[in-house]
Amino acid sequence: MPDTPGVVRRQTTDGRICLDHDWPQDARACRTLQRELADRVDTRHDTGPVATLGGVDIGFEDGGRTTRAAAVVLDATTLAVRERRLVRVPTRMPYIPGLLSFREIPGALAALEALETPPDLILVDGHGIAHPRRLGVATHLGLVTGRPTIGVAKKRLTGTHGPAPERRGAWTPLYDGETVIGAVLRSRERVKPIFISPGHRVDLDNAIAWTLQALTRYRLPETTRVADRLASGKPDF
DNA sequence: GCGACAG
DNA sequence: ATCTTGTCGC
Repeated sequence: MPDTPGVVRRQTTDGRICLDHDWPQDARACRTLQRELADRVDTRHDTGPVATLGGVDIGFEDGGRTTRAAAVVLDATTLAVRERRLVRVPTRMPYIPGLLSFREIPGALAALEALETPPDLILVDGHGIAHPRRLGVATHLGLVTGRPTIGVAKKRLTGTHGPAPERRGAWTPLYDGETVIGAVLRSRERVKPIFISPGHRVDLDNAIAWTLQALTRYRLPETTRVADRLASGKPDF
């Protein structure tokens, strides 16, 4: 959304206009901006028809100076890969716990815009609202693009929870006090659970449902697995 | 002051 | 995230 704080329009060499960012460089200001943005998060479930699922993941090279961003599109029903895109942009921010989105969104935005067709729902590598200020990278990216997003993280950032169920597909709530901010999901038996949380325009139940839909025999959903291999430059196709 | 801390 | 050897198991 062009009117979201921190988001600005940029013109490419061929005259096209696309979204760019202009975040504060100071951590203090970034946290203030996060609290501001958190009020704009759409907590309702408002995805349109979902025919395609997107995956976004970021990797680094040159000791972190260059950011590699991958965006992929899979068929929501068959999980067949429809499109894959990889872009490189200079890294502008270091990793600071709680401020991950400011480091990764620039690349994610560039990769998404390189796609021919934007996905209907995006699964992001990282948390959604399961964040100290409710603004994880998935939520932030959803706000910036205006698209529905889900956070799929491999580790907990904040919140408390009971023991994760053993059964595949079962989950236990992730709490911030009395509020449920996500789910600790057993995506595969005998393997560490993953953390699912609403990003933007998706509620927790649907976030879990779509994650399960994108899950096969592995710990992580296919969307993030495909994006992962692309971003980390592994042997793929 | 002491731990915790997505990717 | 990245670096980085061997090892356990299907």
